[in-house]
Amino acid sequence: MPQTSAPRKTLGRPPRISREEVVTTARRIVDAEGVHRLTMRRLATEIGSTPMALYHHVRNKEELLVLLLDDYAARTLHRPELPAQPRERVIAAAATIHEALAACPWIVEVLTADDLMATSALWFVEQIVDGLIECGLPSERAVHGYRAIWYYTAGEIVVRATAGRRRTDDTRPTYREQVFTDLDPTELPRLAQVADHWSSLTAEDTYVDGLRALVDGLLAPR
Amino acid sequence: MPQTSAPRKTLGRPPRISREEVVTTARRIVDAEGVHRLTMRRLATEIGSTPMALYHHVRNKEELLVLLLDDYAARTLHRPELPAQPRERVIAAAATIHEALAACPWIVEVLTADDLMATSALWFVEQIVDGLIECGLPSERAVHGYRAIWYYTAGEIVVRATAGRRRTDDTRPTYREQVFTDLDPTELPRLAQVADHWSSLTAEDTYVDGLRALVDGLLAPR
DNA sequence: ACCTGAACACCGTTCAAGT
DNA sequence: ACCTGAACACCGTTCAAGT
Repeated sequence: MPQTSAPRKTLGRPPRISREEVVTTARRIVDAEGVHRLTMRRLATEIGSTPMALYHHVRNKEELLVLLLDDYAARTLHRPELPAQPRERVIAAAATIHEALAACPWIVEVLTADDLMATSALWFVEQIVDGLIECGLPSERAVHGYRAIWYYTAGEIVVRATAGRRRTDDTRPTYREQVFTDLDPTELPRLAQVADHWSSLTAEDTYVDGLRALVDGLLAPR
Repeated sequence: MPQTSAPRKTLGRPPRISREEVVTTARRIVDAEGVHRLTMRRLATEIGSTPMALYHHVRNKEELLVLLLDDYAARTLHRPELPAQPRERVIAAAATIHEALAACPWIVEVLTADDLMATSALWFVEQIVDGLIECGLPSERAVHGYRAIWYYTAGEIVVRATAGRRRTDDTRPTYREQVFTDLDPTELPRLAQVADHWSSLTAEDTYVDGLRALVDGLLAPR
């Protein structure tokens, strides 16, 4: 009988850096200076190695970003007590995902670089689909409903992150502000009417209100 | 009396390229090869000039992208006949914007690089806000309603564009496919139940269905 | 006023070689 | 097996000078 469970004989030189170290260091850079400062070269220097060493631990930069998202979700997306009432469970599950994403502005780059399907987020997807089914939707409509909720949520994150990015580095009026001051009230009367309040209205966080409306609409008969 | 409307004496050498030519050439590159192939250097070569000449006509690359979006909206976003019934007008206006964006996959880069407020899109915003007000919403809630619709629409575009980008260059299973085959049916029963249909369900275009649900929910009493 | 050339300070990734 | 050095083929933008 050949010897079993012998430690696999590892040929060649032993690893000096690990995939985990790569991801952890990448996270530190992103948290401290933003995702745009994460480059393979910078990461290599930070880790005390060369750019090419990284490619033995991650396939390329895109994979690194996905790993980063997974890592972030696993650390911060904890399962809360959800309401028993199914409609409220849908709301709460979506709001929890939304909250985690909103606290993580660099996520937008990854959202648009891969579909968001971190393993740790699946439980929330389950809760949403299940809640919609319990409310009486057939399973296909529940999946479509989940998609609509995801579109709404991802859109809110992307639009807000973008608006936030603009504000920091520039004092001149944004394109939108310019557009609103140049508004022709005979052609666009409603917009002219609300122009003064537009900025403060859009600054309000109405994510959950919109979410409730969407879920109500999804669950309404017909 | 000093002479009026004399052509302003233009000192220095006459321009050889115009802002319009810059934008038009940029559009040609983007349409033909995608937004990731649009670089200042490439654009300069295409236009028969040097990178730095461009900076006399656009402030920087980001401004160029915004100009490109404006140009696209002005050319393709024509005002359709909208239904008289206000709720249907809201739906139709949002669906028209959505259609224009969906036909233009490079838009995602710009969506996440600046807020979308092309002048030619304002008329649609007006229609949506006005429709919601006519349906009985106070103007603040109408603005919030428009925001929710915009989140949903932008999210749909971003998520779909991303999913589409994945498929072209790679034959190995996506991360999502992997996740769904590895699903534990005791932990995530609903997802396991729909796992086989997930891909085809998400491939369906349910934008308008979700939009109707959202608008219904926004207009429902309470 | 407009355009050019050279330079600055970077990128992600491949390839061939070293240990 | 893992890591290194050098190179490839690029970026956006600034600066100083030319016409």
